[in-house]
Amino acid sequence: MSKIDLSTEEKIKDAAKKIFLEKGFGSATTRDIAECADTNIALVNYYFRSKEKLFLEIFRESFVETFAPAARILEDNLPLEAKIYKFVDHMTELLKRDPLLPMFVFSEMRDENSKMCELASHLNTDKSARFQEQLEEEAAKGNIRKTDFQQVEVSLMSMVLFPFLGMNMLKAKKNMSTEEFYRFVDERKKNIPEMILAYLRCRE
Amino acid sequence: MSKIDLSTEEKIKDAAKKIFLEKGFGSATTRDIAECADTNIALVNYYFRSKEKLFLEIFRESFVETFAPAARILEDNLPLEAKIYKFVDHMTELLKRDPLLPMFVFSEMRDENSKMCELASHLNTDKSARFQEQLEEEAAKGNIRKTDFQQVEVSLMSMVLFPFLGMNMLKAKKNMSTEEFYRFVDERKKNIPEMILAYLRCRE
DNA sequence: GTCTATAACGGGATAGAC
DNA sequence: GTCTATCCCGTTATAGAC
Repeated sequence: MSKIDLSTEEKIKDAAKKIFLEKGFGSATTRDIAECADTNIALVNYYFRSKEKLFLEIFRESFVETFAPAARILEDNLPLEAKIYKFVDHMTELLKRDPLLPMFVFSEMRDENSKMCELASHLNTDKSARFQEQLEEEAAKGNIRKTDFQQVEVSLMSMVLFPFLGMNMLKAKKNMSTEEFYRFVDERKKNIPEMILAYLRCRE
Repeated sequence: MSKIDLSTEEKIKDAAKKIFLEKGFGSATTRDIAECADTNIALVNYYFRSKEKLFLEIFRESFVETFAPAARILEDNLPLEAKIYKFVDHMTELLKRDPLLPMFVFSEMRDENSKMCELASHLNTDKSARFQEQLEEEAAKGNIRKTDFQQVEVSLMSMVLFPFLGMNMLKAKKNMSTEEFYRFVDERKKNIPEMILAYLRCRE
C-alpha cells in the first residue's frame, strides 16, 4: 500500500511521529503536523482529541513497542557472548532506521515529573533478571570476573545509544557525513562487544 | 557575595541558565525566567534584547566554557592510564554539579541545521590530536592493542555522559534515588577506566 | 534601571457548514 | 469525515511613565 493510500488517521500519525521525533513535544506544533500530513488542524484534533493525546500515543509506541523490546534482548536465553553481539547488532540496526528515537525518548524524560517518567517506571514490571543471573553464574564458574551487572548493562547501553544521542555533535566534531556516521556505528558492532568481553574476561 | 546581592543582570542570567537547562529553549518561557530571577519580562529584554540572544549566551558559556574544556583533558600531557582516570573523575564531578548539562547541549543540537551545530563545528579548530598520537605510540611500543582511537574516544565519552543523559530513565528502571544515582556514577569512576584499559591491554 | 500596560503574534482547540 | 473561520490564551517584545 503506497503512502498516498493511507487513511487520514494513519497519515496524521505518521506525520506526528516525524515531527515529534524531530522537534520534541514543546517545539512541535499541531500546525506542523497537519501540514506534514497534508490536512488541517481540525482533523488532527478530530482523530486524536488534542496535541497531548496524540503525543502520548506516539511516545507509547516508540517506547513500549520499539525501544523496550530491543533492550529486552539482554534477557533472552542465549550464551553470553552471542547475546552481547546480538544485542549490539539488533539495537544498532534499529537505531539506523530510527536515529532520532533515543533523543526523543530521553529528552521527553528530562523533567523528572513528566508523564513519560511515570510511564517508564510503570512499565518496570517485567524484571526478568536473566542477564544479571547469567553474569553471576559465569562469574561463579570462573569464566568472567565478578562485577556489578548494572555497571555492565549501563556501559553496554551507553556505547550503543550515545552516538545517536550525540549524532550531530559527533558529525560536527569529526566532520562526518551521514554515511560516515553509519559506517562508524557499524564498526562499533564489533568494537563494543570486544570491549565488554575484554573487560569481563581479562584478569587483573 | 550572597545571591541577593547579585546585579539584576546576573540574577537574570542565573535564572535563565536554570530554566533553559531544565526545559530547553522551546519549552522555556521568558516569563519563567523573569519570575525565577524575581523581576519582570521587560528587564530580561532590556538586558539581553531577546530570548534567543539570552539563550545563545547561556549555551555558549555552557558549551565553550564548561563542557569543551573538560573534554580537552584527553589532550593533556599525561601517561595514558592516569589521563583516563583523570578524565573520568573530573568529568563526573563536573556533571554531578551540573547534571542537566549534557542533555541541554545535545538536545539543542538535535536539529542538524540549528545554530548550535554551527557553533560546535566552528569551535572545531583546535584539534591537538594528542590522545590519538598517544594511543598510536603505545600501540607501536606494544603496550596496548592497535585500535581506532575515535572508537575508544567515543566509548569513553559514552560511558561517562550517558548516565546523565538517561538519568531519569535509569532512576525509573532501577528505582534509584538521587543519592543512589550519584553513588552509581561514583563507582563508574573506577569501572569505566578499568573497562577501557582492559580492552586496550588484553590481547586477542 | 525599573515597572505597568499593551501591542503583535502564534499556538491549540472548536463551532458549524458541507 | 472534512474544511473554513474563529475564539481564546500564552508568549515575546516594546512604549512610555517613573
